[in-house]
Amino acid sequence: MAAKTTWFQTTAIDYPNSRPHIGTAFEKLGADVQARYRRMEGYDVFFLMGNDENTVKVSKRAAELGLDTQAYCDDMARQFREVWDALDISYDTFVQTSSDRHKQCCRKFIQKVYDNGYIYKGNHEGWYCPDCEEFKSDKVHGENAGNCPVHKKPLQRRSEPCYLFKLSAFADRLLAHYKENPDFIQPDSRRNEIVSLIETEGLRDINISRTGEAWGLRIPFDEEFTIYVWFDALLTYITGIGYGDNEATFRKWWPADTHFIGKDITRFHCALWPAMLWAAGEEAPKKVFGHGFVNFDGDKIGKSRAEELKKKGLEYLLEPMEIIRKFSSEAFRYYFLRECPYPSDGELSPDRFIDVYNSELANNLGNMLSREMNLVWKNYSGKLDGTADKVPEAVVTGLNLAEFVATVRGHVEGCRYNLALQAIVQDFLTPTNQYLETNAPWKLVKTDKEAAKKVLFNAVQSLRIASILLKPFIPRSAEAIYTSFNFPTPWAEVKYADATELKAQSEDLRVTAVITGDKITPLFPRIG
RNA sequence: CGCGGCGUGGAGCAGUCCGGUUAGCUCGCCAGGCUCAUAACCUGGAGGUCGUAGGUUCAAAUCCUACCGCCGCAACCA
Repeated sequence: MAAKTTWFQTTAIDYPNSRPHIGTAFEKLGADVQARYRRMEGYDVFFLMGNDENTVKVSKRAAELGLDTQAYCDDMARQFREVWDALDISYDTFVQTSSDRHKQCCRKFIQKVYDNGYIYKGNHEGWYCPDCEEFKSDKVHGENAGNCPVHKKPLQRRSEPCYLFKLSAFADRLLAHYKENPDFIQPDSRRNEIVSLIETEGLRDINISRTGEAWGLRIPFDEEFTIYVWFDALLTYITGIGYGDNEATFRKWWPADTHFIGKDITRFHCALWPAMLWAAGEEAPKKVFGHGFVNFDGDKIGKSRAEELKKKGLEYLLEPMEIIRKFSSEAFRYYFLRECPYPSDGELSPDRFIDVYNSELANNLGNMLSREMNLVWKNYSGKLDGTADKVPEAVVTGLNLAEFVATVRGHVEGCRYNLALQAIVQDFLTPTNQYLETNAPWKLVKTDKEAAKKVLFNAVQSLRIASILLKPFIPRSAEAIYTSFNFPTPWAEVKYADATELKAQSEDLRVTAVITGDKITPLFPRIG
């Protein structure tokens, strides 16, 4: 048997100086849908996530709390994973950059780049604040009349030895790479941004070392220095699959199929990262996808808005776990995937959240399951005798199932999740409700029980198809729907291809869901 | 002239790349139908000069130009 096609994807790794928020959750969700979809389609998937811990901010935060930095990082990693698990993010590995393994592997990479001649010693000159113990940008210097915005003291011009990475040497190769691989940066708007940035501003060599830090990763050839966080963070993507200590697994997965990242860090992933890899003699990743942000009232949701949200009684919006608890992880997933376009920005609105949930999950999908199951249950004791080996008829007239599935598939692969869900609801579920209305099996059953049975047999297929298509989006609910009937293919094995045609099954169609009492418990109870 | 995005009925969006059916969808509102279902479902209706002004064209929300307004980013904020 031929080896399965591999699919290696990552999300950005997060700073654990505060708990995960809606924005970081949004990123993981979009990546999760892709991972789940690829697994369904038979790919051998490896999904990497992690935390970016080797930064001064993290050690400062730990110090503020009076904690050992490592202990702090480990606890934050636990908290992050708790949220990702609650959201059913199906990652395969979670890298902590403070781990010894990651550091050792990084050092090998850095040494290699150094040996290849792409790292050299120089001087870094800039505006330094002794109290912050860090350099400030020219912009900050200019905007604050030469003072530190935090300490309100004059910034000092300072020059210190440092190591620089020859990023400038890769400008032409990067531009050529973008041109030859139009899909390397997605969506297109992000690519245009990077191309024009490099074409107009060019690339400068960057300082990749820091001095005087106790926390961080030592540069292998000069232990006095620690490495610039980005140079270490990006390496997670390869140390997590064995770079430096497991050549076989590294070769199996690299190059990455997609790095999912926020649009703000596109340049690091599209310019610095490929250059680093090339400098070490490795291939660039196949694709970088810069997703959009989630806003609230037009602005990003951050700590800075905590007070404002608290006044409105909406502080729970800052905490993904609270939203999950208040509603459910499936509702959380559905809202962001349906309402916020992954490639561009979206909006989080509590009212809209309830709106989307009620109209699409409760009233449409959930209610359809209830009514169909109930009709089969009450009128046919849960079993449609004689339907074995019968091919169901199409319910949605004018819809070519194969084309429809191809459309949804295209949206999923292009990360246009909102459009995929829109198509499923509008072009498939709503017409199924119309079909039921037109054929009124609840009325027909009184005059022609066989004809009504046929209508139900056909209509139930819509639940099968919809649940398959929805599997990457709302895995738990989709499974609940699918396993409510005795559809032949085991849930774990269904593929999008199974949704492309109406086929006969060897057994009579019957309800397999456990029904207690005489009322079916709603899958998505209305909220609000 | 730093880069980029947005402006479509009360609200939120799709459509714009590759101009062309009565400008589509969700919510809300009004009227009706149905009653199997989660007060759900279905049908119909009111409501839009598609930011403004020009231009190209037989035809423009869609292409071109200018302008107005809003918003992000600018090298450790997803």
